[in-house]
Amino acid sequence: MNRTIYCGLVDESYFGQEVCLKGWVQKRRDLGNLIFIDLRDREGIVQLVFSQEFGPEALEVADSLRSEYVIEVKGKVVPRDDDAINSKMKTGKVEVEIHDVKLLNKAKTPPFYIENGINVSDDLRLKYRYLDLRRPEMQKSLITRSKITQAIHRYLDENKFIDIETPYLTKSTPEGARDYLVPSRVYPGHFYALPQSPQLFKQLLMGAGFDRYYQVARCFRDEDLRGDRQPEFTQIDMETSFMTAEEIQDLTEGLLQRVMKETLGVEMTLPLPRMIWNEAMDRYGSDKPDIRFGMELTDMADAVKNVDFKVFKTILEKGGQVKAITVPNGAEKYSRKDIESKQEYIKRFGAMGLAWLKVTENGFSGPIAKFFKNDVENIKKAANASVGDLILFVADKRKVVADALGYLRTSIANELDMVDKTKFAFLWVVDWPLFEYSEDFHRYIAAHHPFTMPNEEDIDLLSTDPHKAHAQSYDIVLNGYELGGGSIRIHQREIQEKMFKALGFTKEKAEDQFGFFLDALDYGFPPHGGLAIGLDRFAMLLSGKDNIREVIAFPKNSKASEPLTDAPSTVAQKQLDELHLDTTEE
RNA sequence: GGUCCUAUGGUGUAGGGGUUUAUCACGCCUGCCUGUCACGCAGGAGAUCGCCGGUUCAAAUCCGGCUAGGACCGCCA
Repeated sequence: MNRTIYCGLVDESYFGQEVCLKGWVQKRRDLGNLIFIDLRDREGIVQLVFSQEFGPEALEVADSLRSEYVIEVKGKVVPRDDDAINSKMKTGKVEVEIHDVKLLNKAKTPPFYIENGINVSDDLRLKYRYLDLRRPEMQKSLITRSKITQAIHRYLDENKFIDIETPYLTKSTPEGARDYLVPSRVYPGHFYALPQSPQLFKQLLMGAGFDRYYQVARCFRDEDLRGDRQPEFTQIDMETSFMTAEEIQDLTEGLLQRVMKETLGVEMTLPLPRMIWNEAMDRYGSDKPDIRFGMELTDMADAVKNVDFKVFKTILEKGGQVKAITVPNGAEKYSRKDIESKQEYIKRFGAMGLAWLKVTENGFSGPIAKFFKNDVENIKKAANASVGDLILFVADKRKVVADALGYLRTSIANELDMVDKTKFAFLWVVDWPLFEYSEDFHRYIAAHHPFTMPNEEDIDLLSTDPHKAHAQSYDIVLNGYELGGGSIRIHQREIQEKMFKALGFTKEKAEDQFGFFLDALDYGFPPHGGLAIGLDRFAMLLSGKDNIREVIAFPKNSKASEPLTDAPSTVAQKQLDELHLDTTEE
């Protein structure tokens, strides 16, 4: 018999009706000659009642049912007595009197409860992922993810975007992240690479005249994992021809607005705020600031430059920064010990120490307060601090100051519950530096990627002072996460060649790696630009999770392995032979 | 590549050299129970304390190594 309806959707409109339900036994409550069973499917849970009067045989079967058994039942939907209504359940006003039950499959006792908020290791959850995914919150997260992609497909289709697939087996490029390599059987010693993103292909599609392209594209990067990073992840990849950066941003805002509306019912006001990269770094110490709370960084150089405190003086003389954040009412909340543990933490960003002052009725307190006796008002004013506040100073190179104070700002805001968790704070960060210096390679590398268009007025800097150049690039930030990013691309060979040169490529190397692309630019390539949104992070944030594993059906663990299938694994010698591969022991 | 943390019945935990026959809760099994929904009641089973080695009269407990997992730095154009 066909299923009449999902368990979670049985309501008053079914009163008196005969229904057939199929699902998993959530819980059996056996009162002897009366048995209640909660039956679960993807839409929720409904209570089944078994007793002699509804079906003696069904009652007998119900006696043998256990958690996670799969059953099919037939019965009548009835209202519950007033005193039996369960207001905690969506289906709490109804129950189904069962006269017929069929056992479809038995189940072992699962290693953890199939319910929300379980407290077990991720390792165990991943090993039994098919059970983990039965849990309502996991179903909800993956359904939210599906709603997001569906809303995106609709919006981009309505806006004349064409969905085009690009290859997964492609050419390795040394720039950027480490590639996942796939050995070629046909060409000994040759390898494909899995794409880090479809970047060049989508640009070529612009060259081909498709004008608006998009793809829900899997990307692969062989780098170490984090809570918001998996070796394979999904991007909403877009590219358009003939549009300015602002036009692309507007179009993207429309997309985000649509997604927020259709998945969470949240209305979003446009346009979104835009902040230049420099300002984000200065005010928040981050290129992806969480603007749901204040506690911004303040420059303390002027206020402390005449103070006889050697640490600050030396740093300022060497051209470094002295900046601070002021923790509202932080003097009481943070003990000396708490602050010392923060100091310990920020050492990993290269900070030498963490100076602090507590603002009291009569000046400052704290180990270094004595140095600032004569500058209390100045410093309070510069830090915008009042009695009861805690001022945290970091003095160092710009990057260290930004990293350390940026971290302190967000960690303290979370500890003091200053973050409005119901908010979705989107923000564009624009005008990024084109290059950054790599300590590893001892040269400049592309901050975004080598195809990013410099600002028009900075093009000449490519040959003279590349590090001063800024880019026509933009990141979309949500609640302190980099949600996506894009740029206007270079569409003229001459500029692209200058770019490669600035990156330290020889002509031969540029030709070898990207010759096919340079050639393409010769054949009437349109101006173009685009953007990619990290779908996993987006789904994570809209599901209120703090790890993208929660919105990926079968993710890798933090060591890049998959406990369920036990990948990666060794392979047969024959396979290696076919691929002309030899392996060495560690 | 580096730093830090964790490992005890199915699950989550207590115990930090000998009062241990290893604590508690949930789960599981058996029986009883017609209005439960954290059902209740009575009883029961279930652990070579991650692995290897060392210290010691004695190690779940202390030390070292290994393995597995987690967080972070580097890395992630």
